[in-house]
Amino acid sequence: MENFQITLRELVRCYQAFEQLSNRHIRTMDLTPAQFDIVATLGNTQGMSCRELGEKTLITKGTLTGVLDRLEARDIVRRETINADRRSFRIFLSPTGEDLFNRTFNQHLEYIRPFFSELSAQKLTEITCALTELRHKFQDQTNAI
Amino acid sequence: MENFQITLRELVRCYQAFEQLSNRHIRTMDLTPAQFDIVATLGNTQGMSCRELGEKTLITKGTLTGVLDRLEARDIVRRETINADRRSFRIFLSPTGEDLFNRTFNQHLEYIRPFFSELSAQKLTEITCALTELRHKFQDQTNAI
DNA sequence: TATTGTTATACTCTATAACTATA
DNA sequence: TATAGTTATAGAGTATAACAATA
Repeated sequence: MENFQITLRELVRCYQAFEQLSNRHIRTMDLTPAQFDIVATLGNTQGMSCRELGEKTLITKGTLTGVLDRLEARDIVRRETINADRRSFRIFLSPTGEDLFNRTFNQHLEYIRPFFSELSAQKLTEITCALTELRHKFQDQTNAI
Repeated sequence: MENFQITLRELVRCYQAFEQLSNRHIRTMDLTPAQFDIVATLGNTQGMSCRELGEKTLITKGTLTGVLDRLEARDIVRRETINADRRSFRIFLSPTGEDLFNRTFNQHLEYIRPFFSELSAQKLTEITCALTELRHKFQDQTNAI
């Protein structure tokens, strides 16, 4: 097996191991992974358009409408028309949504933290740099067919 | 922001960047990501039980039945009763499935390869080791709440 | 003409729990 | 009693394309 395959497989296995424990925790907070992604992305911001939210979460616009509808029905996010462009909305967290963000996001980090506890600061930096470098490759459009 | 958060965010961003381009390609092969995962897991094996397949792909048994049903309907996988334990099946690729595996898996690797082309063997090894170490942390059950 | 977001369609995945058959 | 896998249920995400309103 070639080197890049081994790296790729390890990326997938590592992420999926994380995803499994992360999603299990997210479910206990009565959110789906996609919903948590939206709430986490909107947290500590002034809100953003659907287009921007879709770019950050990698959720396509058709799907996004449905996810936002369900969050709006629970008064977690709100849509507000903006004057600058009447095709667009500002999507932002309601007070309930901000509460949820503050509780769940920190709770989620505390849930995750122990898994990192034995890694030194230097090791963390190493891993981070490696991942950043790899991500830049994935996002380099000149590689895309 | 703490060190581990930065590393975590970079893991998520890196994987999602990969997942996006990977899934886009998988769709062009008329497979869903879950189906590709099954086919890739069964490729180059003698087949395995649902339990084992579920453990490897992280698909829960109820979901797995449906995914396998759809693959079996297209004659990509087959179920075969085994004598040793009549509750269980051997799930394996049909000849069509093996063809599909040989075509799509290699095709998928060729699609992915260019994204890694500028990373040296040493750099790949570094990234791989970092990811392995992190995965072991995630899989260390003593951290789980 | 291009862009923003919604609607419509059809399907797939998802978790969960109850169930059957076997061990 | 425990395990392997199916069935049933209800909901959520997914891609895609057509659409309306606006730029």
